[in-house]
Amino acid sequence: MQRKDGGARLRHILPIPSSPERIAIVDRSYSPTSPLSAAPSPVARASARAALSGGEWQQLLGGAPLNPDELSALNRMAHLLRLPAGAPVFGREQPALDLVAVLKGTVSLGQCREGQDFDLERSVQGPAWLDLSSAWLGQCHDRDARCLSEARVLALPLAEMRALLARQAAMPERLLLGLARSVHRLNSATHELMHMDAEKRLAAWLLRRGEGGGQGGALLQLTERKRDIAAQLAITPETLSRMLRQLRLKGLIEGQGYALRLTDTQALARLAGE
Amino acid sequence: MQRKDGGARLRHILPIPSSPERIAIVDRSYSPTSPLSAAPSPVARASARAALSGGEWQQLLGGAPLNPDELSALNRMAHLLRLPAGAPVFGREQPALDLVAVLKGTVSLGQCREGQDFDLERSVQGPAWLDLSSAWLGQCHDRDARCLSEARVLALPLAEMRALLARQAAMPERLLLGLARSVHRLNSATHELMHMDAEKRLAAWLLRRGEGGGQGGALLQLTERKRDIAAQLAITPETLSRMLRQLRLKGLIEGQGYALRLTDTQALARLAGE
DNA sequence: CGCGCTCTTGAATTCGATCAACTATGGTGG
DNA sequence: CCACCATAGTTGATCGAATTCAAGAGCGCG
Repeated sequence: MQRKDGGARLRHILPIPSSPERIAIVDRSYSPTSPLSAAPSPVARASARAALSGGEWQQLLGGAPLNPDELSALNRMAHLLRLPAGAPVFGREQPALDLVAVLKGTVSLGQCREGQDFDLERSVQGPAWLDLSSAWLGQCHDRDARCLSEARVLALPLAEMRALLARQAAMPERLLLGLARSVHRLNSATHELMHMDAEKRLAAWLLRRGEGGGQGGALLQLTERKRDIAAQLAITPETLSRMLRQLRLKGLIEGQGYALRLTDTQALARLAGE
Repeated sequence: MQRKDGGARLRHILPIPSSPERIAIVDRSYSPTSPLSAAPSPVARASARAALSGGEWQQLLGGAPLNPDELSALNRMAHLLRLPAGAPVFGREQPALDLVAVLKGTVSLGQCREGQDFDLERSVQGPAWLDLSSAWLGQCHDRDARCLSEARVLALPLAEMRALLARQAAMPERLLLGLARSVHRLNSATHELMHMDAEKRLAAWLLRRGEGGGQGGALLQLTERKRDIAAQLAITPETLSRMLRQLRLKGLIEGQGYALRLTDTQALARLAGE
């Protein structure tokens, strides 16, 4: 069958994370010698206090332009971390003392199951907040987080953030906005899981991913393993494979392996259900 | 079969919302003469400015005790609404100008599907925030909201809330806390939908609901229709019925109809998966 | 009384998971 | 260089969970 090998053959041509990094994800899991997993608050401990550019802060915090005092205070409190692919960021048994964000790269949230793979639930692509909520509740992070790719991760100690919050009038709203966005995203996620079948969810996912594409049909480079995509869609890799084949047969998408084109975005949107 | 009628016979004995209210939910849906559905921002418009007690505000906002200035400002801006069962609170096409909370009663979030029932997604029992996130994003409410029971609903105009937020140092954290709790709840919801089957979700739901119960086995009065419970669990009423029978046969629960007892909460917890 | 509603039960069906091949690729070590 | 192995992905066969469809019972109401 000629389709069978097409996907895999294209694989190593694409500018996606090469295999060594991926293998590292497995190799480093639950490794007792991992430099971060032993520390009580790894993010804050092993970090360097490198300054961020104003633009990076603005991307993350949004709202009104940041003033010099805010910038210097943020840079003073920030703990910046450069992590290799597969490195743990925080664990779900760990008290959340920081607001955590991803600046660059992709970090996945899920659970480490004993003996098995990492059980991915959703993934966050920088720049974006990774866990803005747990710290306020004085709880533990509710998920394990680990890098899917090399990543720059940022931690803001809650105590110091509180001080800045009181001093700078514009800061509260920036954080409220970030949390509101999280709520919005999670709302759509639960909605999709409750009311849409696997095919609809995949169609919606493809449309979200392919947004940058031109009019002739959005190009779409998959940057993660298909099994990770499947995990986010709450389906098995086998089902994802079959669904993609179905969509290909129906003429809604083209391409093989990790390079796709959405040839009929309107039909996809219709399939996803308005 | 002797089990068949047991549930329904007990029905009218229980102190649950009587049928007229329930029928009202259906009767009033999409009624063009409903007093609220026509107004552009119904919550804010048809409301009375009755003052709330300090305790009620505290329950909702949490955090440090509210000072007199905060209380008076809140009471000044608050729009209070007393709604009958079945009344719409807001629609998902409606710009969100207020932070909305339920003080008393139960309000459901979901979607009105044309011609059919209200498609319930989750329900909020007062006192709790109903939609604390949409207004910050300048978007529409992402769901339709309508009263499941008679309810007291509260709307705080965002513009005025912003002013209070700037003036009172403790207010930002109260709202951040509320949003963080929403994120937490939604996180568990997606987790359950992704990883737990119907039986597990039901067991978890029963345990959450039965918490008040004594040691001999938590008593549990269902206050909503079973089809609404099923909707929240993302299963069909038929499946819920079968699951309850299964649990009864396994000896994990007792009782029929709307009055249940969790006879083996430990086994339920085990079934729900640690 | 019939009508409309809710809940329950059974049978048939469907969607997606599981299990088991098989292919392709890359890395390792002889 | 090649054999060997691990991993990712695809495909097919089968199984199972939950939906859908259909029917019936109990209850309240006009």
